[in-house]
Amino acid sequence: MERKTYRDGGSRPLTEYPRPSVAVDTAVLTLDPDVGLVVLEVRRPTRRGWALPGTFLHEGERLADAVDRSLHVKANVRGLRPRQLQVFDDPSRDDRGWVLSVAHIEVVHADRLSSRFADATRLVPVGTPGRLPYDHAEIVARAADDLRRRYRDQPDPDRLLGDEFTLRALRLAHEAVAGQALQRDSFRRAMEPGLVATGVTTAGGRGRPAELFRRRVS
Amino acid sequence: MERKTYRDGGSRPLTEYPRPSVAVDTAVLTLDPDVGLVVLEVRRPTRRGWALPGTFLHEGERLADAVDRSLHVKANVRGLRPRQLQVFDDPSRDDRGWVLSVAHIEVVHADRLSSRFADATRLVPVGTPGRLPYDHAEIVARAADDLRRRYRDQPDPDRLLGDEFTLRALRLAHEAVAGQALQRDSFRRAMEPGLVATGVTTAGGRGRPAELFRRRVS
DNA sequence: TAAATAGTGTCTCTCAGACACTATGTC
DNA sequence: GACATAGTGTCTGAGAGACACTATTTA
Repeated sequence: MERKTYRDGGSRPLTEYPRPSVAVDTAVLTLDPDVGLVVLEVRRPTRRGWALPGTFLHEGERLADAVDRSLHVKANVRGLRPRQLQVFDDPSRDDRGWVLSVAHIEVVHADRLSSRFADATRLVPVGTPGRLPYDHAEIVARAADDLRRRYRDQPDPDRLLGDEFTLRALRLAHEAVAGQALQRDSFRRAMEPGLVATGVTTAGGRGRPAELFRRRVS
Repeated sequence: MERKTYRDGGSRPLTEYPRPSVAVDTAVLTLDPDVGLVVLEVRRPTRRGWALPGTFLHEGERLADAVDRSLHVKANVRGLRPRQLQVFDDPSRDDRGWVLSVAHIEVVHADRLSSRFADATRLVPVGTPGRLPYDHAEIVARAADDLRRRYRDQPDPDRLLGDEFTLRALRLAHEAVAGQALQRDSFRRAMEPGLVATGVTTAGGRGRPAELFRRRVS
């Protein structure tokens, strides 16, 4: 042995420290045009009921990759970019043993979920996520809260909409996130600094055609 | 065996999953009246240089307890309330093996650090933390950033000061956190909704005595 | 009295909120 | 034309920022 002291001042080699299992759990949020902000839930394999998709971390794997993998395996959804929310570390939170869970949030366009397993998944309004195991109800609440903060100042920062959209579509998305109606004119003025007009206008709907905007790259 | 499927849809029992070591690292921030916002660093036991205090998580231990333990053992500091910042999960971040680190931030009154080991610790301005190993420089930057956001609206939410303080002391603390001078009158009016006047005034200093305030419990 | 600091009145500028008007499409 | 929606002018009230004045202490 070269060294005799270790990172915590103790004398045990790294391999002798007991190690927790590490899981990831993800609140995948998207926008249902009719229902509003919804969260993806999957059937629990071992018990009745529904839960957020999650998995154990594999050896040498990044947390974000474990999130991607769990969504692929459990819901047939791919190619997303999760953000960390919080670590849940209550040693007794999982009766199968010592399991830390890193909660994530993932916000996606509804199209991304069109390929999801029809039977094994469901989309539920974030306000009424149903009975969820572990800390999943808290994860959903925190995810919705996190989203509301992010959407207050910027136009659709998590790309619930596509690259181009009308101010009406943008406002409806923000209203779904905020959970309340927003003033049409104030909203426009608040968002305009973060938008770039394309000069193109929509057609076909009722009323005057609206211009399409992009997010400002900043 | 009762069950044959597991949380990730695989068929292995929980004990067969490879597990990472989990560490905590903490940015302890405090206020030096002369220097400003400073961070606590400890001597690295195995190599040259300084690092943030940290330790490996013990079996069944809460993250916050591991933070407390590491500060006690490495710096002789106790009784604090850490907040989680972020998990660092690069599999190659630690050359001793697969180690996840949960970064924490801890903000304390300078008195709490008076008992710290004189030789094995130092307090360094957050803007110039020196050469730090692992992701510690990023942790310090994020901690300072986090603190700035928290201090924008509320009067000293993390109790860098005691229970009672003058508006001058409060403003100097907020200026140290913000890294810039703040307008005296605007600052007072911005903070007053979060304060309760005690009716007691200080004496002994130069100039007109100032009233002492407490934080509003809300 | 001079200097230093505390506390407050007030002006201005900006901006959110609200209302209302004009513009331009479909039915 | 009736209706629906887009886009914008404008009024108002709240609040941040800035300046200046008064108040109260020490040296």
